[in-house]
Amino acid sequence: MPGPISDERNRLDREALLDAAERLFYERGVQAVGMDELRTASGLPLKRIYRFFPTKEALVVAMLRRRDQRWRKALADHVEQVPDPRDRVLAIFDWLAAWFAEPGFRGCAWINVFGELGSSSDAVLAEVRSHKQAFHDQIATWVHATGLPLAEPVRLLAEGAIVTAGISGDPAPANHARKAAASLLKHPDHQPKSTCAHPKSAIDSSLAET
Amino acid sequence: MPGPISDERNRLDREALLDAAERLFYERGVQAVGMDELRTASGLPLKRIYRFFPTKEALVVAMLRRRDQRWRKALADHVEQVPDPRDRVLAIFDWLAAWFAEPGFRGCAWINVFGELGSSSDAVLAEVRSHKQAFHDQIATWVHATGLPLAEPVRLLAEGAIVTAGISGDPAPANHARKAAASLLKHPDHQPKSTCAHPKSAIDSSLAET
DNA sequence: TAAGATAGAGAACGATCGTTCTCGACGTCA
DNA sequence: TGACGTCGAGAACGATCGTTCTCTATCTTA
Repeated sequence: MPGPISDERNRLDREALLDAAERLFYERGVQAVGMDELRTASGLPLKRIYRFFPTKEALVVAMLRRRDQRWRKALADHVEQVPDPRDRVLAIFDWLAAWFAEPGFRGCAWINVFGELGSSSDAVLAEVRSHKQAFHDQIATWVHATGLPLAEPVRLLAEGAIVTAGISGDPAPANHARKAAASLLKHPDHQPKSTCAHPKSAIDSSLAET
Repeated sequence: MPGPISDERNRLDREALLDAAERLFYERGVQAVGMDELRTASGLPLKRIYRFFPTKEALVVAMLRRRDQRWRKALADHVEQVPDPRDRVLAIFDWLAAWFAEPGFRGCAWINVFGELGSSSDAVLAEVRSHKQAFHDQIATWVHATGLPLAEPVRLLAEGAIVTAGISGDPAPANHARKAAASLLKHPDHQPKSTCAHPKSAIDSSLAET
């Protein structure tokens, strides 16, 4: 059935290619998966793969960008259905706990690809930084709604939990991070009204960020 | 000057090889550095390299193991000269800040190598897990000296700071993590004697670990 | 001094990589 | 109907990888 390929089929095939790339690259690493294996997994001829993406590097960047959109949307959908601002921040760690427990979980795709290509591909490095910045901004938005200057601690606890769970294969860091975040959110220095007066009851400026 | 090579020279050459491997692998990644480049950098013939280590994988593992010893000793030397238990925990983050500011800093060597080889080399994966476990145990020892159940939060803040500083290239996460750790250590729930009585002044068991 | 062993330098090997090219098959349109 | 264009399948290409082998030169030892 030669002849021009419809836009609709191009769209579907491109998605299927990105699906295969995302799965294989995450499971085994970028450099461990060759273009031939990607051809087999996607069912697309090499010629069409190279029409979609001129190089493997471009395919990696596109895969990361699409995963970023899906990943952060799934996180936001879970977190933003929680009404209370402080519980909303804690919901980040509930979502992480569910992610860590998924079969095949192998840590953060962006951290992993940074280890592989961060020093040899500027385009991949930029995509990793872009994702981490967007993740940070998302967290900062939710944390600022609590009125507490805890965006950086929450971000670092989340990153630490992701990397530790990924390497150890144990989802427990999500709960540890959640409890630490809860403790920070309940810190009396951050409570609007304390049941008794402390010598320094004002907002502790030692936690101010930037 | 053929003839048998002295044990002393074998020792020195082996160290020089590991030096070159550690530097190149950290700078550019394991898979991006070939054995030929290692030969050039170390000045050793390929034959002797393969006498020291039968495969590249064995060389990577040996490099990681030696780096683990050096890295954790440098951390311990800095931290354990601080007498006060709480300040000692905070000194972890001071050491991290100095590390992040070093020229050529590119994140955690073990996290990076996990992204590259974690799914394809069991030996490397075991070495990465061993290092992370040892790092955790070291932190737990120092934190337990404070009497506070904060080993997991401190570990996650440290890991989060390392990975965030590595990707962003900005050493600031060390200070953010330090302030968060200081806040947890000063949490009134953890103070032996408070200046006033809280409804729940007992040690907050919600922070208990494991 | 002659024989044997081991060193170093680098060529060679087989495999695999990302990428491009060949080629027969089948649509579209004058 | 016949020339043209685009398709899929996979061979081919040049580079590079980890690893092994060849060959010569020098040391040690009887």
